[in-house]
Parts: sequence; C-alpha cells; structure tokens
Amino acid sequence: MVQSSLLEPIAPRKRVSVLLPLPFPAPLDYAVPEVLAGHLSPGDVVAVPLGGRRETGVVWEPTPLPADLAFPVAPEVAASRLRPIRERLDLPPLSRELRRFIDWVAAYTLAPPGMVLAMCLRSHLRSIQGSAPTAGWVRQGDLPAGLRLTPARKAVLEALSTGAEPLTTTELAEKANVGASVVRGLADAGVLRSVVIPPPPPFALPDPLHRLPVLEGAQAIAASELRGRVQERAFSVTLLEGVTGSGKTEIYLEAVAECVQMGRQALVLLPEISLSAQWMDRFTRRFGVRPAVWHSEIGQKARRLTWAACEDGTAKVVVGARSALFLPFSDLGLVIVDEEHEGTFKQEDGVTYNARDMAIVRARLAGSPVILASATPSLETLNNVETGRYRHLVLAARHGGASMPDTRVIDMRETPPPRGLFLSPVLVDGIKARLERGEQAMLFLNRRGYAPLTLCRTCGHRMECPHCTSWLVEHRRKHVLACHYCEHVEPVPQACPSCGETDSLTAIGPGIERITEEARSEFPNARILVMASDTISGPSATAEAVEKISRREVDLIIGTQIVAKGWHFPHLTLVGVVDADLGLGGADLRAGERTMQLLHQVAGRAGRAEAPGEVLLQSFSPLHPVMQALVSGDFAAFMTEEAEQRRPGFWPPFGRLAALIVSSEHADAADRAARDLGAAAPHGEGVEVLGPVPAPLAVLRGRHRRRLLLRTHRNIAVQPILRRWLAQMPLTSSVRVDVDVDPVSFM
DNA sequence: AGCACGCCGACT
DNA sequence: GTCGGCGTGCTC
Repeated sequence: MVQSSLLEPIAPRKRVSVLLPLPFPAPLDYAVPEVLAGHLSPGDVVAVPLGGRRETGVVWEPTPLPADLAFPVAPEVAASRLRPIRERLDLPPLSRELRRFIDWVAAYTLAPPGMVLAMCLRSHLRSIQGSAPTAGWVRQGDLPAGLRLTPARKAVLEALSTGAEPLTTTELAEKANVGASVVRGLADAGVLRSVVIPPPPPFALPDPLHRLPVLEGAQAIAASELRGRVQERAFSVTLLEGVTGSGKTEIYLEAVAECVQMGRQALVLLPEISLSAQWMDRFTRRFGVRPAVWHSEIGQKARRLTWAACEDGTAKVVVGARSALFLPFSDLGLVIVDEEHEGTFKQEDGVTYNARDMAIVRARLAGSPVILASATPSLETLNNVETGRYRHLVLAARHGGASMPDTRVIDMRETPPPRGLFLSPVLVDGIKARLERGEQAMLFLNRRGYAPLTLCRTCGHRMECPHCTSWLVEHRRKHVLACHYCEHVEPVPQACPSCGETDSLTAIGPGIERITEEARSEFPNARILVMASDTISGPSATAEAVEKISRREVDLIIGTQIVAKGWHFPHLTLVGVVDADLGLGGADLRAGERTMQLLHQVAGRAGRAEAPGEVLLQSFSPLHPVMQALVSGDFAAFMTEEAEQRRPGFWPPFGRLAALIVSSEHADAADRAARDLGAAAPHGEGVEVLGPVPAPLAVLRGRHRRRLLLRTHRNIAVQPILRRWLAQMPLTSSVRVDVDVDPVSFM
C-alpha cells in the first residue's frame, strides 16, 4: 500500500473533510481550492466558511475505528454544494496520534467528535488572535528639548535603565508606579523605542540526575521495574500500589526520570485538588526545575506556552488535571495517573469521559507505558490486574519506618455526644490528650457549611432549593442558605416561609462550620484552622495553610475533602472522622468502595513521621464492612468481598454500564420521553435496561430528570447499542438525553 | 456553538 | 401598525 502510493502520483483531492470544534455529529466536507490542491494533509489547521462566518477546523480523515463503534458517517454532500476552504493556517498540524485519540474518545463517550476536538484546541485557537508578538519598550536617547522631566517620567526612565530587558507598557507602568499614558507619552516623544519581545524561554529541562532518591528494598525494585517499562517503548499498564507514605511519588518519578533521559515526554495526571505546592516541591527537589503545569485555572499565556511546548516537544514533563490528556504531545513516552481511584477523574459536564481510562487509550495509541498509582486502587483496576491485563507492583511498608495509624471505631450508639452536639466524648478526650502533649489533631467532615438541613419546628417545613431536589445548606458565616447543586443562595429567613412562625427554623445535622463551633467550645485554647473549599480559596491560600500546619502554628485542623489529599503533616497524630457513615447511604454502586478510599486517605494524614498516629471513626454502624476494613487495614479482603457482590449481577467491572439522563423543564415531558425511551429499550442476551426512574436529583437547575441504566455483559460494547437505541428516538426539542458511559455518579 | 428564520405580546 | 421574545433548525 505504501509502495503503490509512492509509485502512483496521488491525485490532489478535490474534497476534504474538516472537523470543526462544534457539536456536529461528524466532520463537514469542503472543496479544495486550486491554490491548496496537493497542499493539504490530515491534521492541517484550516479556516473554512460556515454559514456567514469563518471557523477554524482541522482536516480530518475517515476514522479507522470499526463502523459500529465510530460516529456515524453523514450522507455525502453533492460536490456542487461544497464551499471552498479559505486558507491553510500557519499552525502546527494535529498529529495522527492525537486525531485518532479524538476519534476514539468521541466514539467511546458518544460525544460529537468536534466537542472532543474543542477540548484539544480551546486554549489554542482562542489565543490565536492574541498571539501577535508582544511589543516591549527599550530606552533610546535622552529627553528631547521641550519635554519636562516630570517625576512620573523620571520613574519610567529609571525603571527602564539603559540596556535592560524590554518591558511591555503595562509592566513598565506598574514598575514605575505611573499610568500607562506616561509610558505612551514618552514613546510618542521618541524616548522609548518599540522592540519585539522574544517569546519566553521554553520549559527548562528537568535534570534526571539532579537529586537521586534514596530507595531501599521493594522501592528500588519497583523503581527499576518502572524504568524498564519506559525503556520498552511499548504500551503496558502497571498498577503501583502502596499505602500512603510508602514513597509512590518518589518511585514513579524515577520512571519520569528515565523518560526524560530518553528525551521523551511524560504526562502526570493528578486529581485537580492534588496539584499542590507540596507536589511541585517534590518534583523540583528531584529534577531541579518546575514541571509544566496544566489545569483549569492557569492563565491564558501559560496555557498558550504550554500547548506550544507540548507540541514542539520542549516541555518534557507536564503535570496536569484531566484536561491535560488532550495536549498535543509530540513524543509521549510515559503516562502516569496518580490517585487512580479518584472519582474526580470523571468529567461530568460537556464530554463525559474518565481521564483515567482515556489516559490508557492515549498511551496505547502512543505505544507507551502507563503507571496507575494508588493506595486504594479501584475495583476496575484490581480486576484488570487479576485478569492479567495490568502488571502489579506493591509497596507494603511505609517509608522511613513510620507505622500505619491505629484505627478504631467509636460506636455512636454507645458513647453518643451530648444532645445537639456531634463529637462523642471519646473523640473529645482523644483530641484533648493529643493537644495536651503538644501534638496536632484533625477533624474531618466531608460537608461544607453549618448544617445540611434547616427545618421548621412548628410545621416541619424544610428549606429546599427552588431549582433542585435538594436541601439548602446553611452557611452561617455568610448568613445564607445555599444550594450545593446550583448557584441558588438566599438569606436565612427570620420566619418560616410556610407557617410564618418566627424563630422556629432549626439547623439539623452538622457541617464543618458547626463542628468548628463545637470544637472552639470544647478546646478553647487550641489554635484552629478550617480547611474547606469556601474558606481556603486558590493554590496560594492552600499552600499558606499547609505551611502554617507544618510550622506548628495550628493545633487542630478541621477540614472537608481538601484535607484528605496527599498532604504531609509531620506533626499530626490524631485524625477524627466526624461522620464515617456519610457517603454510605444512597443507591450508589461504589458507595462502600469510595467511602473506604476516602477515609483511608484521610487516615493516612496521621502519624507520618516517627510519632505513631491514631484514627477515630465516629459511626452508627461499627460493624459495617467499610469500618471493619479500615480497622483491620485489610483492604484486599474488602475489595475481594466487594467484587463478589458485583460479579453475579454483572455490575462493573464484570459488566458495562451506560446511564441515560432524560431531562426537561417540564416534568410531564421528561416522563413521556423517558417512558418512550424505556419502551424502545434494547434487549437480548447479556443486555438489560433498568428504569426509567426519577433521578435522585429529580430536579436539577430547574430541569426534571429521569434515569435509565443500560447494563451489558463485559464482552458487549454499549456504544453500538446506544447509537441504535437513540437513533430511533424522534428528536424532540426541550427534552435532552445525556449519555454517560461508565457512570461514576448516579445522581 | 452561533445565527437566522419564524410566529405571538408591549411599544412608537 | 412595528420591535423583539427565544423555540427550532441548519451549517459542508
């Protein structure tokens, strides 16, 4: 095939497909104008007309995926109706590898391929307009006669000493502490000369030999094993399993070192929340430079730089949240997914994809190894290990001789807290003892705000969100009731909105603010730090909080989710989990698994240095398998049991799931559509449809939601079934059907 | 995603 | 009598 194309002249194509970053079901066809004939290849970025506007897209080829998996091919448009491509843009083309990845993700998630392309280009294309070289100023000569040397002008000239680096107008004005007009005035007078500021230097090359880690025993073996995987230059998946503190990061950084030594690129995916200063410090210590970083909040210029540096290969290591998966790596030699089990790798809005699973796809297309790291691997991953698809490396011991914390359950029925309070005397005494010894303690409750429910004592009215099926959470600090599912916020009313009774509304249940209040009264002398997403905003505030804890300026940390993630608090010896049962309710397939993973991670904050740690779990069901697993530390047994419960019903990982969420502003329209969808449900050997049922969040942002669940045996792909099923449904407006392949959330 | 076309309420 | 609400439908 290759030979024949070499021998026969390739006829310049008259027609090419162009994928646009828009939600179309397939690429659109365009005519190739004479000037571009023979000059267009798949991957080229082109400008095309669309309706009355101009759009940027990418020349596409038919997907090599099997027909029933791929997005449907649209009927061919007559040649006479094709509009010509306007121009080929002077931008690096999208690699074949990235194009195939886009096709794959679109096919798997049933997302329009253009929306997947948009994830790759969003940051890039949007910045094209702003990508003109930035102009800076340098000094040129003296003040011409007739121009007074005012203090402001003097400051500008001083800020720009002769021969210094050029500065932009804004930079210069800021440095001299004057307005931009002063700068412009000097420029107009010819005192400043405009120069083009060269693009900032590419990302510094990490030095694999900067500081070698001291690895012993199992760690050294695991590191060399992972280095070997990287050397193979072949697709493989390895699970690196090790308890918190076993040195997983140090070990997988050795694989990164190997990759950098080979001159190739490595991608490290972390849950967004773990992209912390602490992680960066560890990387910098190992490699001497900071890695390229990618997450939702990086600035526009960093975004553009990083994109370009991935494309031209100058960024050797990229650390990012899930969206980093769509960067245009030119020579991807290694992919690492840290905290592999984290549900936050699942993107829920827009294109619903699981970054952990798509990372494996991306690595397979690149022919490169993947490392999945976790202390508590997901059942999916463990199953893949068991069936031999993934390799397995286990680190049993904690690094540096630290021992695992001693975990106990406080039976809340036997030693309940005083009425209206939430901390059992056992936990209070435990914390007091630690504080008296000058050690740090932590209270963990995964619930923001003061109280999850506000109830009228007179009539029983519950304060609910007007747009969602949810209770409003009281945030006492801000004096508001807030919905945690939409943006609705309202002031706390004086009187019950239902019966009008004043001072009758009561806070029910604890949130982290309420626990803080209780802690302040129980431990009046303790220095308390609250860590929640609404009190600690942004990476710098987080870093500062962590610093304070490290410097022992804090005695008691009270936190939600964010305290769970990978922090190293050397002086923390007691972790109290206020409500260990939280998260076990509901009909979630993975409730037990997830609670175990979260609580294990929280527990891992305790006793990381020499001092032994203690974990106290407040629970109303101390015999629950999750509590027992946390006490015994035997997670393997817990996961085996979990697997046995899922196996007979073909629940993942022994079967496949796809959720269909039917939503409409009108409840009856949602019901009707869901019923119709249910009536047209596919059936057959190993194929089953559950529902429709109202979603647990039956109304979300004003939309009424119904759910159906497609479950198939593992060897049956859900995508072709879903495509056929949805294709036969008439497109009714106002009713939307969202598809979620491999759902994580069942809300 | 945009943007136009298209049918029903409050304005010059 | 028009301006404009956003529901529906199309873009190669």
